[in-house]
Formats: sequence, C-alpha cells, structure tokens
Amino acid sequence: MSPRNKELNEEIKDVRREQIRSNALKLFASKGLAATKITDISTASNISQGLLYHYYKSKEEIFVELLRDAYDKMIAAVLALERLPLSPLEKVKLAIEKSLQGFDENKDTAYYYLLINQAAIFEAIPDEAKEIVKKRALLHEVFTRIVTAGQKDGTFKKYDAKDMSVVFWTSLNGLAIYNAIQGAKFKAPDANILMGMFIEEVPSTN
Amino acid sequence: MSPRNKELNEEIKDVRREQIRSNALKLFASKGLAATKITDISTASNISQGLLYHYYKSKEEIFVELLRDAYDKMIAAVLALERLPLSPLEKVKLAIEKSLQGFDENKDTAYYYLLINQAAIFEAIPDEAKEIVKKRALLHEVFTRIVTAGQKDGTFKKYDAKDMSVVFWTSLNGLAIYNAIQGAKFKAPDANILMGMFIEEVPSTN
DNA sequence: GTCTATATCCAGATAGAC
DNA sequence: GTCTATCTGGATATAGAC
Repeated sequence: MSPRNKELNEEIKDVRREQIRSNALKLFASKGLAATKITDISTASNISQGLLYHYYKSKEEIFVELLRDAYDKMIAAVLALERLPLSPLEKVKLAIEKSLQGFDENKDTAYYYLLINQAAIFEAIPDEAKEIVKKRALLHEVFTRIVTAGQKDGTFKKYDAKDMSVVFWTSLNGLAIYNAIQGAKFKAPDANILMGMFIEEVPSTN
Repeated sequence: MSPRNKELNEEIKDVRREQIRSNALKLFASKGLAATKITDISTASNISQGLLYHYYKSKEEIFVELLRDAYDKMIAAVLALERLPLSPLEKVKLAIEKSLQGFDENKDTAYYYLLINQAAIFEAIPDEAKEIVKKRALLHEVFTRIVTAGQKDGTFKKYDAKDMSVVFWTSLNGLAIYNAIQGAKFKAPDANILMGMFIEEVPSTN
C-alpha cells in the first residue's frame, strides 16, 4: 500500500470511529447500555454491523471509552474551574451558568451526564466502567474545597460543606436529566435560583 | 377444590405477586429494565423461572405495573400535600423533609424515583409505560401552584414559578439518584440548603 | 401451584468473500 | 475497508409432568 493510501485509510478510520462514538453516545444515553443493540449503533452510523467490529471489539468497549471521556471532560472542567482566579462565589455561579448553558446548546454535555449517571446507578456494567465511576469522589472533593473557601471568606452559608456540595452536584445532575427528557423544549432556569442555596442575598443585576 | 383451599391459594397468589413485585422493583431500579433478566427476578423471589409466567405474562408487564404504582403514589402524595392546611412555605419544607427522610429509611421511595426516571429517560420501554410517563406534567403543575401561592403571600422569591418548580423537582430527583448510588452510606443533607432556593432567610431554629 | 425440559428467537460476535 | 453469511449463546416464553 502506498503511503498516500495509508494516510487516507487512517483518516477514514478516525472519521468512522468518531461517527460510531457520537452515535453510540446518543443511543447509550437515551436507551441505556443493555437496550442498545449493536445493530442500532451500526445502523445509525450507516455501516454494516460486521464492520463495527473492525473498529471496536464489543459494545462494552465503546461504552467504556465514552464513559472515560465523560469523566475526563467533567474532571478537567472542574479542576480548571478551581484554578481560575475567581472568588468561590464567582466559581459556583460560573459552574451553574456553564452547565445550564451547555445543556441548552450542546446536547453532548447532557448525554455525558446521563452516561455518568447510568454507570453510577446500574450494576450491570463492565468492570472497567466500575473503576472509572470511582473517580466520582474526586468531583465532590473539588467542589467541597470551593464551598469551604466560600465559607471561610464569609460569602457562603454555613451549612455542612459536604452537604452543600452534594446538593449542588445532585441538583445539576437532576437538571441534566430533565434536560434530556425535555429535549428541544428545555429552557434553562434562572441560575440564581440555585445560587440561593449558597448565598443569602442574590445581588440584583438591574 | 374446597372453598378453604381456594382461599389459601388466593392468599399464596397475593403473597407471591407481592414477592415478585418487590424484588423486581429493586432489580429494575438497580439494573434497568433491559439488563434485568426474568431469571434474575425469579431467582431473587426463590421461584422457578417458569412459575413467574404463572403470575405475570412478561417482564414488561411487571415493569408497567410497578411504574403505575410509582406514579400513583407520587401523585397521591403531592396532591395530599397540596390539600394540607399549611402555608406554601410549610408545604415545601414538608415535601423536602419527607423526601429526604423517606430515602433514608424506606429504600422503596428511592427505587420508585429511579423507576420513574428510567421510564422518562429511556426510549426502550413499553408503549403503556410511555403513557404513564405523561402524568409527569401533573406533578409539575401542582408544584407550580404551590410556588405561585407562596409568591402571592410574599414568602417566596419572585423567580419564574415554573422555573422554581422545575429546579425543585429536579433537585429532589438528583438526590434520590445520589441516594440510590450511595446506598447505606447515604446521609440526608440539611433540608434548609434546598429551602434557600425559595426563601431569602432561613429562620433559625436555635 | 410448582417444577423441569424444551422450543424459539434474537443479539453478539466471527469468517470469508470482494 | 466493507459487506453478507453464519455460528453461537443466552433469554423469553411455552409445554407437560407432578
């Protein structure tokens, strides 16, 4: 095979894998791992079901890869947030806004949330997936640190920092799920509603 | 068959059905409809898989029956709440407390939440289940009414009432999911954290 | 009412042709 | 790289004995 063709093949391979991943993400999120058939994925990707095995060796492999992506993106985003030169209050606000916004325009964000939830809730997932799910704790830790900082500087309410971080995360999660259910009808609620859990007075922007 | 025996059989039948339902609820909640095998249910119920078909004609039938229960219970609870002779503030507070408490001691509440979510998120569910899911709107309506009343009497913040009801529901939902994930480790967070979304000042109980 | 055995079907995965 | 054909396994559902 000429170098020219080899390059082309590599490109095709990358494109195909991306096709498959993106279609599988939607399917896994909206049907679940078990209910998603390998033919669902191949059909959505406009390839034969046999060809799919040329790119992935099983349905589970695709799932695990997507789940790893989901966590990597989520963790990277949260760590980046923590490092920003902003006050804890601004960080929380930004996190809420970004999340709500992301759901609105980029459906993949919501799909990733659903995937993470699915992996966390359901027991019938590959062992590798179970390992990845353990990273979940890290997300809570980062958020607890931000909350604690906000309490130290006096802006945040003084409830148990872990509780606050839990309620915060679970609320965003709940919204992501609602978003997925609503589909195009979803309209992001005012971020200040959630902010009320953290601070006493929401500064008026008028 | 003597009337005596007929009675006994009826009783056995009821007990069995209840066994099956309760085991299926746990399994559906923790594995999902598709991943739950009929043998999982029969094994958990200590009966042969053949016998299960004596009580239910399919896996889907059990799922639909449980989902209907879940919605009926949820709607009944919310409508009862609305009718209570309490202020909107007290109603919201009670709803939060009851939910958090229910999760803690009665796992079935959390399982029902998970079932409802699963049915709402996943497309691969029986048509009958899809019909039941439409009742979801009713829950939001009731809650929006309570929020609106709380705004009229001046106790609640003045964000869009629908937004507030959405955030409220989705937050409880998120907590239910977290609860399910945490299992025995779950410790209900302070209800006042969530109350912060509704009111400016949480009255101190000290 | 309950079990074991069996028939049927469908999905996952492989093999081989182009 | 891509497809069609095929093998294999597992899960649903039924049948028939006790």
